[in-house]
Amino acid sequence: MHTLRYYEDQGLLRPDRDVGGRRTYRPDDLRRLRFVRQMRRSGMSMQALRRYVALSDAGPATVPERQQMMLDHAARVAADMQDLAEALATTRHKIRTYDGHPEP
Amino acid sequence: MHTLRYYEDQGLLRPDRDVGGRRTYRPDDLRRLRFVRQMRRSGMSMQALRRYVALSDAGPATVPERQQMMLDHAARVAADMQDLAEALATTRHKIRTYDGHPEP
DNA sequence: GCTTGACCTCGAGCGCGCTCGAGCTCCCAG
DNA sequence: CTGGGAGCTCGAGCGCGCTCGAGGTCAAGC
Repeated sequence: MHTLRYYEDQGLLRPDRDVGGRRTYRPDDLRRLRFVRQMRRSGMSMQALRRYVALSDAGPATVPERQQMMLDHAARVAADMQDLAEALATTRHKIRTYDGHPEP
Repeated sequence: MHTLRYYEDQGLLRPDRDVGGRRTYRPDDLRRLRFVRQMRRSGMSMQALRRYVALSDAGPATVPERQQMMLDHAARVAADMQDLAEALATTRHKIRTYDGHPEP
């Protein structure tokens, strides 16, 4: 709940309000939220996400920049996956060798 | 440099000192450092890393716990890779469709 | 002997992304 | 009509992992 409000503060979401001022998350909001979460999980910064969402809200003229952002992000994610893969190999090596004591 | 000292503070490294009190990183230290960096990059917390290194320094009796830690970490890393893979798919989808404007 | 510059210690500060709590408001069940 | 519980706002606070700077020390080159 607090996080949802925080995201809204940050301009990432803009749920409607009901008569009593309470937020109502429509399917679109939920989709956007899922996207935001996914980008966050994959290491996109709030700053970048704010920019991206702002561009999205600004209309089709911003497509090229958004596309560039996605390209950049894809590259970073791919690199991160590489890192993870290597770490996984190391980790599994340690597991396999029952951890060769002296050095970690 | 500052980070190396920080890691040392945290008990992750213990380089020798020369006569003048300056740190000298031996091959073992460098190997440990590389390991630490790899674990950090793959999302292991400083806390966990401190524990792991302490166990390593405590001798072979701690192998089972270290092994368990590596198993846990491997699982988390695998899950993270899954997340990244999904995010990459989403991202590439956005790139491919030239970003279907309205919703981000 | 003297300068110079790298490295030392220690404590404070920072950027990020939430997370929390106090105090208020509003709807709705009974 | 009333009481209670969920949601609201706003500002402050937190945990993590560094990152920085001031001020001191020491070895090496001139």
